[in-house]
Amino acid sequence: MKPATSLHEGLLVALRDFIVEGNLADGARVPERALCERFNISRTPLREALKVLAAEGLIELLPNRGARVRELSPEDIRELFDVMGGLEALAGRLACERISEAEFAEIERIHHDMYRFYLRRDMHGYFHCNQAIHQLIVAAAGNATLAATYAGLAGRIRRVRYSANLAKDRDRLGEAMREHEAILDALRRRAGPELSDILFLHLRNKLKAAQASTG
Amino acid sequence: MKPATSLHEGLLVALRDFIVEGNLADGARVPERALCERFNISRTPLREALKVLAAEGLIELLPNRGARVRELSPEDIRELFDVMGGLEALAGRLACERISEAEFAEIERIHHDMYRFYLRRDMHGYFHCNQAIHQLIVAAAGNATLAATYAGLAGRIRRVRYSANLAKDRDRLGEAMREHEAILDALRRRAGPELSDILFLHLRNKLKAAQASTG
DNA sequence: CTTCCAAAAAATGAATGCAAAATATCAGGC
DNA sequence: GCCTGATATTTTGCATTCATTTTTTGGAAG
Repeated sequence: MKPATSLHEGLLVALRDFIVEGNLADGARVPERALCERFNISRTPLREALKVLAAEGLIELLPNRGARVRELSPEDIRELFDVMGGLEALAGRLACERISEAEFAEIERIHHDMYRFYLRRDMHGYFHCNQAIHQLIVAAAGNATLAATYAGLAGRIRRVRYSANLAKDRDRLGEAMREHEAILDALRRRAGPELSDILFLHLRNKLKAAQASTG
Repeated sequence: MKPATSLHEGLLVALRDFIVEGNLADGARVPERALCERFNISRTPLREALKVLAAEGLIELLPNRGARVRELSPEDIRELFDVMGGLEALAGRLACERISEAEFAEIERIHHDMYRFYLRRDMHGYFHCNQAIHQLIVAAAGNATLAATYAGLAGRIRRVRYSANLAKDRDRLGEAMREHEAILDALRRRAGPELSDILFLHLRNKLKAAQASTG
């Protein structure tokens, strides 16, 4: 795809991953000097990258007091889920307008895989398929701006780990499977507005389950 | 509100406005040196600001070839309208859940103002009210993440001027008024999913009108 | 022992300097 | 007259440096 442009670009990706993967504690200072040594660069490109990450909402920059890993309050998480729900709702609507049979077949195939993982209680496989389906719907929308916006929000929330807790809730898992059935059905019928609704509520329920399990 | 923290923050706002207001031609190089003199700063903070603006999608950074004002293709504009439509749809849904009577009354008041401007064919007043209503719906959603995301996309598209062309289309204006009536009605009834739909289609129609008048 | 204040140390924000890459300029050949 | 290629200029990207602010440390007073 991209020929790995500049040092800056690579650094930005590396630094983003470094933070998203949780190498820094929530609310912790982002040590410029240590990161400079870690990535073998000087402070100038590092600080440029930090400014970008701050714009993305991953960290926050306090004047004269450096960067901190942004802590996500329950309210922040609620907001993020709703916005992602809105974007997925949009993705579903757009997907209904333009998805190809091949793309739909691919989603359906993964859905069936997911169902098998669900029956076997293979959580790793289940979540992998789940994520893949949502990703494919966004991709099927054929809107790069949407995909980029969605990816940005997804990156912010990736620091928070729900999987372990969510996986324990068997009721929620069954409910989620039924919701996914409905998603597939609406997509099959190319029922845009309906799918839009289902997807938003699906995200709402996901949030509710996460809230119930974590606090 | 904010006490204008660092030089960087102020510069970022100034530079963003400078570009959004169209001081640089579409696709034009962003001259670092000239801007340094323009804002009386050195290249370091300017380059940091450029990185952020690139992350926001307002400019694009070509490796070793500097920054260029990002040109919006018709496809880009279509994408932006759809995503903003999706976000407004979300805003409408959330607004139905939590809007106060006072907030609704304010929107209704501006709606009536807009209707008067419409009757008088006062385009400036009409567009001002129109923008205010959409802004208030987003605000009434009570979701800062949504508001920030929406503002980011709105900034990208602000460079493109449709108003002049749109204003000439009297049919579209009447149609838009009717759509706004429907928006108010759905909001009054707190009919979230319905409002969601209306808002998305409203944006779609806006795009269609813009496309019809410009190309 | 705790609290408060001052000085030292470290970190941040911005400017300058320098090597590499890109663009522009110009001479020579067709 | 126009195209090609080498050189000069400009510009970009990053490192280094400097001033300012913050944080830490040490010690004295209560």
